[in-house]
Amino acid sequence: MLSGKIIGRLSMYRRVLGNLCDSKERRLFSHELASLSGVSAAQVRRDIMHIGYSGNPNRGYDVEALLESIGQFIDEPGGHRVALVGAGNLGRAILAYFSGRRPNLSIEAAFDNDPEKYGRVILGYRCYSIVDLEAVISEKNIRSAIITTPASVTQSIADRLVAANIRGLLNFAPVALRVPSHVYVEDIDMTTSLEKVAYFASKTSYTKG
Amino acid sequence: MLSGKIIGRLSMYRRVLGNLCDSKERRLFSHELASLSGVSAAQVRRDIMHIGYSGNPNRGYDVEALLESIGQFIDEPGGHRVALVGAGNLGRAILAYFSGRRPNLSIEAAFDNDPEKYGRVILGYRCYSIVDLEAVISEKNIRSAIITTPASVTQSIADRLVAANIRGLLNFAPVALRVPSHVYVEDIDMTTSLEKVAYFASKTSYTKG
DNA sequence: TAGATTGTTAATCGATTAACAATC
DNA sequence: TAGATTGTTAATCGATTAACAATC
Repeated sequence: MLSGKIIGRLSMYRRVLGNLCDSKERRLFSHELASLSGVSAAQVRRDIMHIGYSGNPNRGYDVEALLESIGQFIDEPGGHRVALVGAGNLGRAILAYFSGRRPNLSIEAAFDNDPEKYGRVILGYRCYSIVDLEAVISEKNIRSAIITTPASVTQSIADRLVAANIRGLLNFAPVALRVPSHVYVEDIDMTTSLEKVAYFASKTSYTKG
Repeated sequence: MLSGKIIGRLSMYRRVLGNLCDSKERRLFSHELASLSGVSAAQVRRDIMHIGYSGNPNRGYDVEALLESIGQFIDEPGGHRVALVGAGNLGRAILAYFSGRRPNLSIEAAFDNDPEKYGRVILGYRCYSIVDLEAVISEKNIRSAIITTPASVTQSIADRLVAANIRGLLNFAPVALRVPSHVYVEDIDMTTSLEKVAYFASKTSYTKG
């Protein structure tokens, strides 16, 4: 069974390898990639084995070829088109963040229900009325969506996205979405993450006195 | 051993319970909380048992009392003070996002190295020069930090934060931070999350033809 | 060759699920 | 009581770590 964790690690390896490639590194060992990725060396070797690439004992892995293999394993041929729903503070920060970050992932449209926002171009991305969600997604052949709407409307937005044939959701709203099993949901819950940090930060300071 | 996962689930339960409390619900069953949280009912029961609260067969859990128990388990008495390092697009969105969201977590300072940003009040939060990082953290007794700096400077910022006695980091930069074991790090890697969504979205569409 | 690394299996670990007696 | 739920243990599952033969 294919786990989301390996995709996450491969994504991280690719970023590390991309930096190495830029600085003209040609080869590296599993323990080097492990150290730069915060993963164990054995895990790195297993992951690389998994995508069908082979290294060379005593010479390690070819940076460029490994990068290529990871791309072939992860990337959708022809690129993957994404929509952003909710062009508030967080949504706009995400638009800025993803600008040109992954060539294979392109944000094709933003949506909002605020007339002040739709009908304009925000940070280089066209913003549409939420009314046109289904039409634009279909027309532009968008397959995934980033949701940054208020919690109260998130489930209904997700329902509409699923009906519009979206297959993956990146959900920033603090809501447990109900979607059919063929739709993949990844949650980013910033409040929960910060609460975890605060919890463990206070515990370690307690144990230290 | 205490896992981060249970804290994440407790945080989610608390949010769900808070909404129920607002709408005057007094009691609920494990399977109800489970359904609203996207967790199994047995998991909910185990977690609640873990924090030392007891329900009542056939009457379930008291919403308000459970909320109180979770707070006692998670929250640091006196509140937990947090800094934000990097007041760019993402940092400012986070400031806006956390405004008043968790009463027990307060952002006490923002930092940036851009003279256009520091020395001002941004979205209600005082922004300081990165030069004053150590002094302000010590003075305000800040224990955790949110990092939204560019990847290239993130490790050196983390080193300074650790030296300034920070015990927890919420890291948005795509970098595997090296910190001492007494410092807790939670990573939010939006690029990796979106790549996972895109990967599984394209796979499910493949299997459907 | 000698030595460090890769590919791959076995052992361990932890978390989740399943199950059920105790309870109101 | 009858029936649904809670508290709690046993069984399962999967992921990670440890280990080592094969390899250059």
